[in-house]
This record gives sequence, C-alpha cells and structure tokens, in this order.
Amino acid sequence: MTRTPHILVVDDDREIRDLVGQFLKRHEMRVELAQNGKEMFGHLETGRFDLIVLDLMMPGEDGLSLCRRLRSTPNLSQVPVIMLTALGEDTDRIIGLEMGADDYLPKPFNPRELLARIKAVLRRAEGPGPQENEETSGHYAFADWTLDTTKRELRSPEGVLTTLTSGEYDLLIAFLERPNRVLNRDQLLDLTRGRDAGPFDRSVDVQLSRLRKKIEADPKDPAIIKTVRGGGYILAAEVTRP
Amino acid sequence: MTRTPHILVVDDDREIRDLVGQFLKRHEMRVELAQNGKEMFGHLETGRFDLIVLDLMMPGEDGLSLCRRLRSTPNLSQVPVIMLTALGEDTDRIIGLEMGADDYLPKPFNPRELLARIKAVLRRAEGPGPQENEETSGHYAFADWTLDTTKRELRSPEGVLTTLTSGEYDLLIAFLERPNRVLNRDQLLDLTRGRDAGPFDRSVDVQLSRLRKKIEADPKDPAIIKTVRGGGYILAAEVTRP
DNA sequence: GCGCTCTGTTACATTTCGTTACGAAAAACT
DNA sequence: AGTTTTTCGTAACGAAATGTAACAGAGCGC
Repeated sequence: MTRTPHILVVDDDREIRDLVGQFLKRHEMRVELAQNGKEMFGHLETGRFDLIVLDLMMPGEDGLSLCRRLRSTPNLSQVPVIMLTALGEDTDRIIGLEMGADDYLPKPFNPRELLARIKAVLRRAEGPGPQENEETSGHYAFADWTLDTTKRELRSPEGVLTTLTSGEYDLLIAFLERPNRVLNRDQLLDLTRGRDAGPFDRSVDVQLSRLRKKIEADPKDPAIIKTVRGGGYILAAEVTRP
Repeated sequence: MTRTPHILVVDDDREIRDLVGQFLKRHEMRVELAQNGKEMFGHLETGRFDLIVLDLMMPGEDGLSLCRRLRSTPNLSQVPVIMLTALGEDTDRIIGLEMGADDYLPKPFNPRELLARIKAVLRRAEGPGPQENEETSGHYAFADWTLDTTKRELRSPEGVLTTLTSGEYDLLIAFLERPNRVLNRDQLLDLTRGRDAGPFDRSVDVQLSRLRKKIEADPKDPAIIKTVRGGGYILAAEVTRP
C-alpha cells in the first residue's frame, strides 16, 4: 500500500513555491504551500504530511528555527525535512552544525534533483510509517471511554472491550488528536486515508456513522462526535492523556 | 540479514552530539551518546556496537588517546572508528601520525557526508566479521508471553511451552523487534524471507494466520497482532526485554 | 524411498469499505 | 406558514482486502 505522498512546501518566495508545487503535483504528489512558519504550522495542525520542504532563509522565523521547533513537537518530531539552502557564506558551517533536516539542497536547484531527494527520503522514512507513530504513547480518555493506542483497544465506560475496524480507529484518532475542533470532510479524509475527496465523496459520513453506532449511546442524537452542518464534525468531549 | 547498525557517538559538545544522534536515528540506525571517554567505555561494556564516531578534541582524555585505548582492548580492537577533527588543526599531520581510525571527517561537516562514510565503513567491516551481531540473545516479553531467543522457546501466559516453526518464529521476531509499528506485507516478507513479493503474494497472510492460531486466545478477534487494513499488520502489545 | 513437517499457492468465505440511493432534517426561499 | 433546496444519516449493494482450509511440492530424517 502506497498512498500518494503529501508534501508541505515552505518558502517565502512565491515563484519558487508555486514552481515546486506545480512540479511535484505533476509527479503524483499532493502538495500544500506555506509562505512562513505560521502557515506551515497551520497546515500541520489540520493535515498529515509525509515530508516538508523547508527554505532556510526566510524573513521572520527562518528554516533552522522552524526545524528545531518541529523536532521538539512531540507529534511532528519524526516528519522528514528537506532544507533548501541558499548558496553563499557560511552555508557549510550551518549545515555542519545543524542537522535537524534529513537532507539539504543548495539553491538554485534542479527540480528533478529535488524530486529524487524527496523520493529517497520517503523511501528511508517508510519504515516508521506516517507520523503519529513514535510516542503517540499510551492512552486517551474521553467521555468515559478509554483508548489504548498501544494495544489499539477501545474500552467502553462500563469497561467492555469494543473492537474497531482500522478505518474506525483511524477516524477516532484523528478526532482525539484534535479535540474540540471542527474538522471538515477533506481534512478527515486526508488524516484517515491520505487522499483527497472526489466530487461527491460521502465516505467520511458513512464511516463516521459506523463509528457512532459503536460509541454513541444514542447514535441518532450523538453526544461525543457532533455534526457541524456545512462545516464537518467535531469531537465534543474533553480529552485527557494520562 | 542485516539488522540496524548500532552507533556510539562520542563528543563533548552537547549540540553536535544530539544533532548527530537525531540525524542517524532518522536514517535507521540505533544510536547511543557519550560525552567523554568514561561514558564511552561504559556503553561499550554493556552493549555491542558496529561503529564509533569519535571527536578528536575533547577536554580530559582526547579522541586520539581513547582510540589508542580502544585498539589495545582485546575485545574492542576491531570496532570501526570514524574520527571527527576540528579544522585549523594540522589535520594531515594527525592523520599521518595516527592510523587508529578507519576514517576522518573534518568539522564542520555535511551530515550526508558523515552518513556516507559511516555506511562505507560498515560495508567494509561487514566482510570478515565474525563480529557477532549483538543482542541475538535474550528474552522478549509481550502480552504475558515470553520468548527466549537463545533456546527459541516460546512460553504461553500459563507457562506452557509452545513450539513455533521457523517461519512463525521469524515472523514473530520481526514484530518483536518493531513493536507498535505497522509493517506491510513487503516489509514482512523481506524481513522473514528476504525476498520481494510477487503480484498476488499471500504467503504473509497465511503464515500470520498460522502464527495467530498459536498465540492468540481468539484468532478470530486477534488481540496481539492486529490487522491494519490497507496497511499491513501491527504488534499491539508492549514489548520488554528483561 | 517413505513418511513427516513445513511452506507457498489456490480457492473460497468473511470482513471492511466506498458508492449509491433515498428519506429525514435543517436551511433558504417565497 | 408552506415550499424548495441543501445537507446529512444510513441501509443496501458490490468491490476489494483479508482470513483460512485444503492441497501440493519441497525438504529432511530415517
């Protein structure tokens, strides 16, 4: 199973950003663009990415700093990064000192070269799988339910074990990692299946319906995952991680 | 079968140490860190390493001296060493004088370069090696089961001995070495049989089914090795190595 | 060779998931 | 209010993925 890779391109130069984006899209990758750290973390909050292409030199917070922040964010510390470095002065020194990235590419670069490196890094990173692995340690508790992510076990308020299919499990995790936030269908589809929605895609609705049947006391009047008409769905419960 | 290399990084500069460590970990290596000779030999006493990355300039006993001690220690005299040398020193002279290391890398260095050299040295060292690939010995404990890899004995929660065929054993080991990670069929086939999957290869499924019949209380609703639809399988249990 | 065990292949059963369809509910409009 | 339009819930169906019994060939000890 290889889903199409989801790449986040961060560069303040609009031209480069778009160019890289177009190029990667033509090579069967899904691409999001960000022009600074704020946008980058915005994307990271709502989507799952297989790799980040990050410009070193940017106004405001630069690539190095962003990379460090990334590495110290529990959920994102393993996302591969390819750093774009401008040619010049102490590039070597910086590269030598800062190894937060998985690979470096000096500007100006050949897009094919970038593609090759992306593929190489993805191949390497394939092992641990998409983010969320690592220390997504342990337990979630919400609305008297308990989810053990190590054992992939869901326990009802009464303590009964409830089996979830992988699809239902993925969906639940997506909500638990982003509680009390409205997630639209595109985001959910990306988070759970790593793909974009077709024109009349209702698969999220159906899957959610199935999940509700298992965890809601009254699926007709859901109390845990609520519908936001025109917006998506929201996990309406406090989530704790003991 | 080559398992992930075990690297010991010795450098007094915390930043470099950590960054090198992070970088190598992302490249499928297991890494231990030491900030001086004392810690280094501490690690060497308790673990087996495939390679040591050693800083030349360190307060107290420096890299050269440590390397010499290493070479004169019977058990460790063959462990490959890559020496990090700061610029500005008379590198050539040092290299000329000290042949204890397998390779040298001047600081500041490009991490890709370090990785390339590590791989090159490992490849070279691989040949002769009766070097005994480390922790082949030991016990695994998971979900109340115990596996003794020395005797290849699997014991059930009730203490009953369960015999595994070698195929089942290999499969179980593959999971135990990578707990809580989704492994797809290609990876499993590679890990257990060292071959690539044919077009409609279901052998992993069948073998896993056989393993489940032996270790799962209810093979119809597996609790230890779970299926990740579209992804592969995952060992859903905590694994400890007493 | 003969019997035994192990493993890959095949075939069929079962499960899961996406799509479609249709009715219900909410919003928009008249 | 009544009507139309949009959005959502979910049953039902079919396609795809997974589970596994049964078979057959390979390897091994005798």
